[in-house]
Amino acid sequence: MPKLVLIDGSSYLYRAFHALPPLSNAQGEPTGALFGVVNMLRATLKAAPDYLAFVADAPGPNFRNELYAAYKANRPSMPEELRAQVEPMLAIVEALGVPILRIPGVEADDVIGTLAEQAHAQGIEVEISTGDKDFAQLVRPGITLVNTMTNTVTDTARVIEKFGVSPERVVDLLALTGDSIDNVPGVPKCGPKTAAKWLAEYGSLDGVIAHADEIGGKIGESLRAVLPQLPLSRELVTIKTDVPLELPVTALVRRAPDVDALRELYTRYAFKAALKELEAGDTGAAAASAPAATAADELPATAAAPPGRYELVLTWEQFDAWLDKLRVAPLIAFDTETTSLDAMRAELVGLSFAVEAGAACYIPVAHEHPGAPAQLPREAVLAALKPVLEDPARPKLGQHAKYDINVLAGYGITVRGLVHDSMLESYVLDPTATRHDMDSLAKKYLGLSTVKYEDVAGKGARQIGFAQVALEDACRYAAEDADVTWRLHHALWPRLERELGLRKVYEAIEIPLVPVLAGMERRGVLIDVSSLKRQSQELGRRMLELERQAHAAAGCVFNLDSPKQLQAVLFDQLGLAPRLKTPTGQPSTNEEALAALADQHALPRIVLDYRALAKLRSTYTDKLPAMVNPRTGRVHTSYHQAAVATGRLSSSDPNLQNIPVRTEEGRRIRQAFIAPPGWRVLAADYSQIELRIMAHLSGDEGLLEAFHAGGDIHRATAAEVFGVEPAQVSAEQRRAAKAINFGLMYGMSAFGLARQLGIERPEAAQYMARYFARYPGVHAFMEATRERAHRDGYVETLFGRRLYLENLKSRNQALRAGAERAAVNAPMQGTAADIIKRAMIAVAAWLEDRDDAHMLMQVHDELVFEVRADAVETVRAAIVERMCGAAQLAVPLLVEVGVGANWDEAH
DNA sequence: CAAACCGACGACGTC
DNA sequence: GACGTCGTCGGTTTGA
Repeated sequence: MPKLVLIDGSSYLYRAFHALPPLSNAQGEPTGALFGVVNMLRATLKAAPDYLAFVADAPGPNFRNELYAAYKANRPSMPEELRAQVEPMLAIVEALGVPILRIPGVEADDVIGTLAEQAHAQGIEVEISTGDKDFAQLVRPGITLVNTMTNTVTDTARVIEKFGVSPERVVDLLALTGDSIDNVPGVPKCGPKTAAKWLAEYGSLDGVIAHADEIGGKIGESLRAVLPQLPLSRELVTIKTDVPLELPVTALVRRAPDVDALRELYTRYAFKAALKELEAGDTGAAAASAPAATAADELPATAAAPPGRYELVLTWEQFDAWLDKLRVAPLIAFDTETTSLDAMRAELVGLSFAVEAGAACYIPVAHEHPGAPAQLPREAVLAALKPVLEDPARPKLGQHAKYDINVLAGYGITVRGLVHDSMLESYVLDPTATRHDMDSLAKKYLGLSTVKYEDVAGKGARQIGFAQVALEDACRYAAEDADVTWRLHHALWPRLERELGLRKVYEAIEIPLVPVLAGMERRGVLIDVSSLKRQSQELGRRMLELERQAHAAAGCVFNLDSPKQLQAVLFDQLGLAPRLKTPTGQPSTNEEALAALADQHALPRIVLDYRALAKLRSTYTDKLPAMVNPRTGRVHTSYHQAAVATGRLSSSDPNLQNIPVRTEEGRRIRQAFIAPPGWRVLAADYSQIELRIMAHLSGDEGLLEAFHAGGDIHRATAAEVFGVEPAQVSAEQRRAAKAINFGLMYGMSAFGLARQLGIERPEAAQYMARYFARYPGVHAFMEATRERAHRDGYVETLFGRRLYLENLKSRNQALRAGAERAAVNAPMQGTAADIIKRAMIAVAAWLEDRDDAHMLMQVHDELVFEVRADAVETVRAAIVERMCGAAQLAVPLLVEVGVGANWDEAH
């Protein structure tokens, strides 16, 4: 049966653009999308279809825009780097001899739809090469979709599986769900599941419309509200199959390629593999059995390698061969597989290694599913690997290696010589990227789709532990992890290496910090469990009483924990006037809103009191005791090194960085963070570090002088701003000055300041104006930072960490203003983060061979230690010296140290 | 068909 | 401004 392949050009261009790293050629022209499309084409041509066409959108509006003015109005215009690749792409397609179709007035989709219909009618098998799910409506026996990027084929069965409806009903489903990207309106709150359910019940969209009044609930109302526009939505999503075309399908045959033109284009864009193929006389017209090229084919030389020479190591012979490789390898990628995501509770199930792209092994040591073959024993394997893992002269590489280091530490192995971590490479390259996990990075930088944990272990309640995963599956997954880590490093490192500032941040701060954080996590902190349990009971009693009062004040019983019920009681039942709205337009019941209502009714105050206690109990006094590790008797937090865009750490399970401090009840929780008998808690925090950094970065004389003089900085600021002697500053003036200083650090606006101080906005603006008049250097610095951000798209910390800013060019005023505030704030917060990280590294080095003090926690500008009572003075001096010496600024770094029986007392 | 799970939301703790 | 965590709520998925 003859075959027609229809290539959806725009779909591939967009998908390749987003899936591949932003590659460029020697001239700096962007080539990433081009590269993806070329590889796809080469793969397609190798199959030598009888007929084929490359279909792209023609410039100008099409009939859908006439039908509906807002069509695709939400779609961002094509990024410049992508636009620049359109013409070269068409040139290459042309040179390959592939027929190109661009028909004005309709979309590429409609051309494809029409050709598919015509070919199908002539008994030609049709394959639509696309990544766009909307084409599912065309599928039937003889018409299938192929996505060469994910290597998936969609036939009728797959459509039903994926959408829950047959292909003929796909347009009905799309009309119901709508498409926010193309701005096709649908039924609000109606997703694919609901739409499929309705269609199953009423047969079709017309059936659903006819029975709209039978559908209950909120969603029924939504449906009825949009009923009139549903037929239009269906028309918008329906791909046309009757576009007038001049050429018959049978005219769509490939011409002879223009080899000279191809050579020039491939050379210009540095497509080496394609060029090689061309010179070998293989222009893609060869046998259909040739293997398809993958997108990873030609990425940075070292990242490219055929997938999957993964060895499952079950014998000592195999193990010894790998051990020999590890001993001579210039770089070892390693990864561990365990029974738990919590490194402190995890048991080692296997290890994987890679020493070159594509060649990796998995050494299972504790799989125990039925029928699992004998494996090398864990203890013996670890004993053999220990010298390599602990040797600082053997360079190692991981992805989120802190986890693996902690797991191995549980078996008495101290990993040394960690020189690279692909997660941190990604983080330093772009800390604003939301994800730095391996799967995302593999997709982004390698164009690879990795085996997911869920693929081998299942998901949800039926998920099994890794020890129960069959060895072949485990090997596929685990060895790939090491392999991908290796490839990622080789894709990322060249980018990092040439940016000197970033490279220094990475090598001198982030990488050395890994073992320090690992040590703090493993050490954990001692908690007074019985005290917290008593507090829970006490809080519970008081909450019960407040709950009783609240119900009495409301005149009815309701759930105090439910903002929704509270809102109904306050604004519907009691008739109070709502003051603020939540982002979704509901009347807000947040602290500010309730405080404003407190003089009108007793209930708001009671709720506020209740909430303060409920937060403490649910988040802290109940949870912390449950997080004590039974083996160590201590609480082990996790620090996230690649989570915050400014370079700060975050912490979770538990989050130690938001333990209460402001209220008396809150401080009682800090009192439960204790030291063992004979030990003390020592807390050292940087005083006003961000303002000091502002003074340094801006060079503002007034601010520098204030810090050199010492004393109360807020009082000094108030004296300047209000033009009085420091001694004459009123409490109110100091409060205002403090709010301005605070606002400066968090990039607050006049609006935010007014809200903070409870004053009118013009007055707040006036305060800020006076502040800037007194500290002109600060103002100039902020202006200059904003300008740089606009010019470069990023700002930098003192140590060269680069922080990219989204939204700076946004047409949305609020978003843009937010980005500008972030631009000013980021260098301060980021520099502070750099400084404390440097301090941690220095302190940890000093503590390394001591057994009388341990670093336990980091809370942004504070470090917490436990110190043996007899060593307190020595340790205090050493810590202060290293913290103060972590940076040389134009103002001194001041560190305040407290010592006590618990964390609260240490302040 | 109820229980378990999931994601969005509103709220709030810290720096 | 950032972050992580809590409980609720409406929805979907799962499994007895």
